[in-house]
Amino acid sequence: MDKDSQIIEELNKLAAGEGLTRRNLGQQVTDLVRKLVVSGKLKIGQRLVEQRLAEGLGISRTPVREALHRLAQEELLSKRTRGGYVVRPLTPEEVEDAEGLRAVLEAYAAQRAAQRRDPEVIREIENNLDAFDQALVERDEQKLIELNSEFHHLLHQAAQSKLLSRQLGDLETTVERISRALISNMSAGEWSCDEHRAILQAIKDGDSEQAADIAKEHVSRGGLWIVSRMREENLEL
Amino acid sequence: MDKDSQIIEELNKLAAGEGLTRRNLGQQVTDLVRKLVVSGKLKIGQRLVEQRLAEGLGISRTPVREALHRLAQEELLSKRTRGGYVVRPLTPEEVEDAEGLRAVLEAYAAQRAAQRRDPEVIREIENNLDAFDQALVERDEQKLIELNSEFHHLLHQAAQSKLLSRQLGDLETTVERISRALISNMSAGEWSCDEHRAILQAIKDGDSEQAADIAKEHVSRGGLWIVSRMREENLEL
DNA sequence: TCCGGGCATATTGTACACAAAAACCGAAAA
DNA sequence: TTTTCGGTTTTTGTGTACAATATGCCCGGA
Repeated sequence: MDKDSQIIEELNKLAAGEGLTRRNLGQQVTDLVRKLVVSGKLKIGQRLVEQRLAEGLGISRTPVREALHRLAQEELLSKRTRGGYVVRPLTPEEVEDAEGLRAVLEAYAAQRAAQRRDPEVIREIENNLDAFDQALVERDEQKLIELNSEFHHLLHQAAQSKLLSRQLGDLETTVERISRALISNMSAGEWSCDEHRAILQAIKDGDSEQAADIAKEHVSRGGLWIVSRMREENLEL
Repeated sequence: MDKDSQIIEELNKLAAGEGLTRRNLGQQVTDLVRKLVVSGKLKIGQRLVEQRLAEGLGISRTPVREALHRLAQEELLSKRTRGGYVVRPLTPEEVEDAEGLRAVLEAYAAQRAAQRRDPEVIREIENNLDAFDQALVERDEQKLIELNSEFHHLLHQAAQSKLLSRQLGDLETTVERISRALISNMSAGEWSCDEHRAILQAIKDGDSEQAADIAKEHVSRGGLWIVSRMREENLEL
């Protein structure tokens, strides 16, 4: 198949670039493929077959098999009945589901962060927001995306709950797949860190309820925006 | 080693009992080992080595390897630096963490259930509670445990969120490992389904906030009980 | 022309063998 | 007696071959 060949070429290049070492190949392949899916280089519905990937990467089926299994468990891929895996499509309903749950979890994270009120963390978040303001002035979209992501990561860390971080991380791959595709449509003017600042303020005040409420509202708003965009454009990505 | 031999014997018996079929061995082994860990038949710190398990089950290393990888990802097992896996110990801190998160998620589940107010689901929950009452009269502890678990499952289903069910499921294996060990210490008199009834009532009323509050309180109370018991008994299980 | 059965093929599942890395044990020397 | 070095053993990582299964296609018959 033509399409497959292209993918294999792509993988070959990337494999060379990544410089796979001979240990922990399974993990490396997992990370590589996950990155390709999240970044959109592997498109929805793209078929993945153990043998072909293995050939493309110049390794044997064993580590590839391991990687595909893991990614299927993460629901990034799904098994096709007639062999092979496909990059799993996301419906607006699923994204809505994910964003709803994420709102709850982020609220919990904010609540815990406010209860802890760790000065070190607060300082880091402040730095993040300052950088955000600057990127806003500079209209540096790439940086905005990055800093937005960083803000949420800091919040997760601040909550000091391994399980919470883990579950938010799981949701993140889903959300990121989506937002990568849509967020570039967003005019730079729509960005704002007012809500981020409000969350930080609540954390500083140790007002955990307030922090949770704002965080939940913030994520919900973003989620609604993304879902409505998906529906508008009748998109499955 | 003596201990290992015992385990292998055990596995051999179970394998015979389960009657492993020759397809999907990886999945079957995963489920088998998970069951053994959750039910406590494999004790904390028990070492698991691919080769030995494979021999014990009369299969090759490949499916065993797959299973152990999966279970390690679920954090039921952890890799030892010097080879082999061990059944991961749970500290009171981790259980506290898990229960805190579960409280949040169960609250969200209750909230969504109340928003949906599906009459079919309500009926099923009512049946569950009636059965609970009866088991209470009969002092049937095993049944109480089972029905309690069922109640929560019904609630998860009622929320109609695949992701939520999944994340609650992940937490459940952790929680179940603990509660199995402690819950038998609980005098039958301590059981009650008053809170369950209150949750159901809120769902019937469509009062999602109320449902969430009660559910959260309910789970938190249970979590605190378990954690304090663990600390009292200086237990790692 | 349409339907059914059998064969070819594509793909995963399983077993096994070899290699590499890390830990353990013992011996020898300081 | 202690420490270090080297060999041995244990265990996972990887490659490869074979088996089983499901699917799709082709051919023959109605």
